[in-house]
Formats: sequence, C-alpha cells, structure tokens
Amino acid sequence: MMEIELPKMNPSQQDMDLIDILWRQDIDLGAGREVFDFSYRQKEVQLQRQRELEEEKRQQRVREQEKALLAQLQLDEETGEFVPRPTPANNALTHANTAPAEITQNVAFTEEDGDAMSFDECMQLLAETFPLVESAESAAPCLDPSVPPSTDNSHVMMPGEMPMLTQTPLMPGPMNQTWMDLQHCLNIQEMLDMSGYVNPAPATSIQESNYSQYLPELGDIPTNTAEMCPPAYINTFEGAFNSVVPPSLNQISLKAEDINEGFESDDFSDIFYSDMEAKVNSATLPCDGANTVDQLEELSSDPLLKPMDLHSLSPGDFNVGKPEAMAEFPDSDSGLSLDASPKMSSPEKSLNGDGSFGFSDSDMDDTEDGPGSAESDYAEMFPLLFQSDSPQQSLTEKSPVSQSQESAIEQPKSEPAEASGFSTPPFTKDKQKRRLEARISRDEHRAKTLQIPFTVDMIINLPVDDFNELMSKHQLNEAQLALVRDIRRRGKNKVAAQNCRKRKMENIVGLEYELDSLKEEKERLMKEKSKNSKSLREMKQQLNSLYLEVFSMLKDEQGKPYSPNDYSLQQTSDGSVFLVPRIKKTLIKSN
DNA sequence: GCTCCATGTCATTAA
DNA sequence: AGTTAATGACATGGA
Repeated sequence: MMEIELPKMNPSQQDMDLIDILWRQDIDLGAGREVFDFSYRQKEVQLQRQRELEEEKRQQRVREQEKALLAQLQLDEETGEFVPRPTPANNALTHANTAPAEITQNVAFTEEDGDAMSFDECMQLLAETFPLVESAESAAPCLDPSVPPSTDNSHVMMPGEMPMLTQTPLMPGPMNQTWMDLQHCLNIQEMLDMSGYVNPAPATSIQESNYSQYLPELGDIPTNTAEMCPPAYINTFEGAFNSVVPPSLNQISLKAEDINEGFESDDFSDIFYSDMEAKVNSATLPCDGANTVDQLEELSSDPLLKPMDLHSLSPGDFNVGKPEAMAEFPDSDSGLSLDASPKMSSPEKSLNGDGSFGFSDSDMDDTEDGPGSAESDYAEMFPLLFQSDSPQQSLTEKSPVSQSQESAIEQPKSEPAEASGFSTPPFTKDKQKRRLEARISRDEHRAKTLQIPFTVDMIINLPVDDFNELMSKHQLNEAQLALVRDIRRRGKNKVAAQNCRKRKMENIVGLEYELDSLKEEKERLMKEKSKNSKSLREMKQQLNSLYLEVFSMLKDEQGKPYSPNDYSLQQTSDGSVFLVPRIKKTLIKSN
C-alpha cells in the first residue's frame, strides 16, 4: 500500500548510527563507546556533516508536509477549525468499539505516504540530536495525528503516547520550537519508560477521551503534527516489532502490525535501530483494513488465545453462549439465601459441588491454578511487563473486544517466553484475569457474568424505592433477580458487619478507656481516703490536746484543777459548755 | 501444620 | 410483610 524509502545514508552510516544508539543505551552501564564503535571519530565528523544536510532537507520537507496536511484537512464550519477530511479512519472514530483499528491505522499510513521519506531522515537526526531519549523515540512521537484513536489497537499501540501528545504544546512555530516540543514529548515518554511498563489501559481512556479534542487542533498546527508524527514512525514500530517476533511468528506479527505496535518502546527500541531492514519489509506489507481485520481474527483464533478466557471476560459473548445455563444455575450464595441447602453456604464448596457455573469463584480459581505458577515465573522473567497493576483495573469496564484485543496485543510482549517454548498468551491473560479478580469482588464478577445491567454499587447502595424502581425497569430473569437480591443483601450485610466490628472495636476501646479511667479514679479516691484519714487523726489529736488544755485551765473553789478522770467537758447544741462530773455518770451507770 | 487475625457470609432477631 | 441494621457464629485466606 505504501512504500517506505530507506534512509538516505549508506550502510556504513547506518551501522555507525546503530552502534551509536547501542552505546547510548548502554552508557549508563558504564560501557565505553569504543566497545561498540571502533571508528567513532570518523563517525562524528560524518554525523555532523549529515546533520547539517538533514536539517536543510527537513525544513524543506516540513513545508511540504504542511501543504500536504492542509490539503488533507477541511474547514469545520462549526468550529472554524481544520479537521481531517472524512475518511474511513474518521468513520472509525465514531465507532470506536466496533471499527477495527487497523483501518484507521492504515489510512494514516496512506495519508502520510509522502512524508515517509523525510521521516527517516528525521529519525536519524533525532537520534543524533537527542541521544539519551532514543529508546523513547521509537515510541513517543509515533502517533500520526490523523489516526483516529478509536480502536483498542491504536491505543495499545501507543500506551503512553497519546496523553503525552495531548500534553505537548502543539503550537505552530519555527522548527526549533517544533523540535523542542518533540523533545519535550520524548522526555515525557522517557519518564514513562523509566517508570516501568506503561500500561495500555490508562492510555486508552485518555486517548479516547482526548482525541476528539486533539483532532481540531490539527488545523492550527499542521506543520507540527506532521513533523511530530509522521507515518514513518508508525512504520518504524512495525519494523521494531517484527524484529522482536521470532521467525516462526513473524508472519502473523507482520499481519497484525497494528496490534503489535502496542509494544512499549522500551522493549525493543534497541532492536528498532538494529533492524532497519525488517522495518522496511514490514512497511511494505499490505495493511488495508480488511486485511488487518483478518489478522485480528487470526490472532483471536489462536488456540492459545481463544478459549474460555475471552469468553469469561466478555459478558456479551457469554450471554450468547449459555444464557440458559446461567439462568438455571444461579449463584450458590443466592441459592443459600433462597432456601437452598445449607451445605451451599460456602460459595466455593457449592461451586465445587456442581462446578458448572462460569461465574463461580471456584471456577475462576480453577482456571487460574494451572498456568498460575508458570505465570508468576513469567512475571519474574519480565517484571516490567507486570509493573502496572492499577491501570489494568480499568479493564474491568472495557468492552470484551478491547479486552480480547489487549490480550492479543500482549502476546508479542511475551515473545521471549515463546522463544523459550512457552505459549505466553494464556499466561498474560490469566495474569490479567487474576489481577482483575483480585480487585473485583465476587459479586461484581457474578453480576458481570450474569450481565446484570447495573453496577454492584447501585445494587447495594440505592434506596429501596429506587432499587425497586430500577428492578422494575429491567426485565431480569430469576437468576439475575436472585443474584441482585443476594448482592444487595451481602453488600449491605458486609457493610453492616464492618460497622458492627468497628462499633465493637470502638466499644472495646471505650470500655478499656473507661476501665482505665475507673482505675485512676479508684486510685485517686484511695489516696483521698488515706489523706482524709490522716487528717482526721490529726484533728482528733488536736482536739484532744485542746480539750486537755481547756480542762487544765478549769479550777474549783479551792483553786485546785479538775481531774479529767472525774470530770468531762460536754457541749450542748446551743454551744454552751458544761463540766460534767464523771463520777456521777458512773454512779448513774452503776445504778 | 498450627495459630492468629481480618474479612466475608449466613442466620437470626429486633426495629 | 418487607426491609434494614445489628450481631453471633462460621468459613476462609493470609501472615
């Protein structure tokens, strides 16, 4: 469909560039350039010379590209912006979930045919100008702005690139500005690469959401967009991937080039430069939409990809497959709550018993058990591929097509394992599944499997009136109704149990605090009691002393003091004090 | 393999 | 009568 011209440099220059690239990639490992390049000085001179040449050519081609791109655009009467002319690619944009990405991708190729030549030169110049971002170059600027992002393939192809492109200031300006933008773009990509595996999932959402905003800017920045995302970049990706895929799989990978472009640049940026011939070969392959559709089918028909994984991950397919079975065999938990046998109280047990529920937890576990260990080994072999956990959570809301495509797209990443004799697609799919399941509650999975048309949150948290209204609006079968009721019951009970435990813990803490407080109070009261007792004793002593003192001051008629043994002082209620003879009291008592 | 802990779930009861 | 919250009891999985 399109032709890619070889870079305008002789083989020796290519080799030297390759050496240069390899050295730059390994420079952080301490490798000297001489290790890769024995004619480094000579190369420097040539590079300098060629850089000047390329700069001139590039500026001229940029002008041509601007014209060409403007010719491809038409003025949007509503927005006043230039937008790409209606093409199959644009149509695909409006049918993101259905149209194969390959069509749009290939359209992009055809649109930019005339620029492919200049791009190779640009790539070379880029490799020379920004030596430290070469690994990112192969991926970062590769997105042709005219390529609608509507399909999964496209987004997988550019895991982290779309957000980057949307963030990159796309203002028309001189070439320096353009290159600064590009460098900025590449730096972002480099950061993404350094952070590890860039997961396609987030890029997908961003891409799809931003692309409509991105397209209108085309009219404003024809030069830059053409400059930053020439089609040769995409072709470069193809070549890069083809170099990754082992010969036995090369044909498939070539056909599925759009998917294969989903690889992160990190994984093969070095191969990208080292395998220019492969790039050319892949670029010259036919890549029309129908062909790529077939390619996708080829991929999906791969026995290692096809089986139940796609099925279980795609409710739509599942529905077609066995709705009756699902209706006939509601969740065992539902069965329990619906007067099923108590033996089925445990989902796992019950499902192990009949074992026919595609949505059962045990079923899922069973599917994971087999490849799990090998998968973990694989994850150890290629940790970068498994670094991004959270982004994959978004896969839960993706369409089955996207999931299957992503799974298929992951296949090339596992090429090293394939080369070692393993069939990695199931592993990656299981990995994906496991991660999804680890984050999706069982009820969510069950609801998804039974195609409950509401979210679990809705089922659980809606007020009863709204919930009933919602249920009445949808025609649900018995299994779905039972599952919804159970989900609601379990969800509420789960929250209630959490609250109950929280409350219980709070009560325990409160009681402990209260116990401590009571102990402290008790201790305080004991101290106070002892203090009061001591004070009381002192007061008694003082009173006794005072009594004796007062008593000693009392004299009878002869001036003799009263004996405390014979008399005592007593005070009446009115405050009067009387001297009472004890003898009389004793006499009275004795009487 | 056992224990402990956290969490989910079920059954029951009361509001 | 149906719904919900609360809670005891049990199961399960991870540390």
